[in-house]
Amino acid sequence: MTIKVMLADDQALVRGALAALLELEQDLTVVGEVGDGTEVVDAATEKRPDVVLMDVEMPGLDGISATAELRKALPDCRVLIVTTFGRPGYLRRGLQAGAAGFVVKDTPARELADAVRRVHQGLRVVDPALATDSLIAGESPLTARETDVLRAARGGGTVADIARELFLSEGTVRNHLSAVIGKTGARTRAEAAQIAEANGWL
Amino acid sequence: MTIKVMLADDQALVRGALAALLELEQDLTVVGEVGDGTEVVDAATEKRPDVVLMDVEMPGLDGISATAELRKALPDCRVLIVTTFGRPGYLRRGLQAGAAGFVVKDTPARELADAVRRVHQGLRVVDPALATDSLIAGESPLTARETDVLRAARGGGTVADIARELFLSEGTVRNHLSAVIGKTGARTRAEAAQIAEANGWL
DNA sequence: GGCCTGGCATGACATCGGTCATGGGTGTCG
DNA sequence: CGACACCCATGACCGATGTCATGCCAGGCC
Repeated sequence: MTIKVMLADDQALVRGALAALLELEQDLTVVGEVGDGTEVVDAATEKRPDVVLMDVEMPGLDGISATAELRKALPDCRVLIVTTFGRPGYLRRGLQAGAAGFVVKDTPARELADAVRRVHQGLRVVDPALATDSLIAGESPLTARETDVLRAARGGGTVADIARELFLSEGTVRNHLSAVIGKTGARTRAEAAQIAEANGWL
Repeated sequence: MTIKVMLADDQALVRGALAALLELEQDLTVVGEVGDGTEVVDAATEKRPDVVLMDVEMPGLDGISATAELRKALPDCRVLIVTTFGRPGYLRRGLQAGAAGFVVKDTPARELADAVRRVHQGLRVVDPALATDSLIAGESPLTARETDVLRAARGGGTVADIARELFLSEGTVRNHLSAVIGKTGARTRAEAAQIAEANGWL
């Protein structure tokens, strides 16, 4: 009984390469590929994969939101998140969204097929080093609004730009940014944005 | 006559997957893999590949510098740069460093083997869309020192931090940043850093 | 109902940041 | 040599930014 796998990754070359890698295993077969988060649910509904390999960084819908959507539409379809960045927040949010496993792209290639099999069996697969990081880093200390403001601040615009973008007063934006800087332990908004990004809080 | 290929990419999973993809072709064989730019020359000297697939973003030595080193040590060994980001500056600097081809990771997987073959035949392989971008963007307008300062500014530190890091006076740092902001058409240093990064000037 | 948290706002203050003028030192090129 | 480009620095100006105090309102919780 072969396991049907679908790939969701925005880089076509990586997608094709992963397909080649998995097709080497007799018990695995790749039944579909998508390069956009919005296409995941449709393609999975049509192709009926047992496991979806999901990248986090994707155009359209990000992999975590796509995971949540997919779990709602097809609860029997398991998700293994395979991503470039081992951000603690990604792991946490991914699992909360219903992912069964979480693997970073610098794990050895030979372990991927095993991870797919484990996930298919209903087991959880999580990089141990990342799991401890996630425990240490904890959840995001930022409120929803603070996250919005910081996300908007990433672009490098001025306070006025951010205020216009979010329909807030400049003073409010400054207050939120001040709170964010305090919570992250940073000394400028840019530093705060970097810290938050490294932790997967954005 | 099979073409011997070596892979240089920091993500083990991608490396393994690309290997699987290329091994599907009868005329290609993967003779080595490295995950660090500093290992490229040593590994190539030992394995004698015909073509090296080189990622730009790597720990140790970046792919462009590694390309230059490799061309110096083994002039017969051709380099095909395969990277995530199609930054115009990467293309330009890669070709100047002696790369024979430049492919981004969202090109279709089936085209990779052909690109390797072309490069092996001594032809140049360049993504056409990227080539025009590179022409439009032109070379980096930043002086060496301005580039240093902007690179240091990326971290989000204050002017004082940057000045300390580069052993400059604060006023000088501000002047350089002001020049950078002017040249990039940005309105803050953060914006300037983003623009420069998107163009591969850092 | 009280109590707390979070979003939003205002105003005031000190500091930081970006701009400009100016000058001295280097090296290169015609 | 003179012209030019780049690096480094100083000082002054003003707008932007980060901090703080204070207030109002909505929603959740005991």
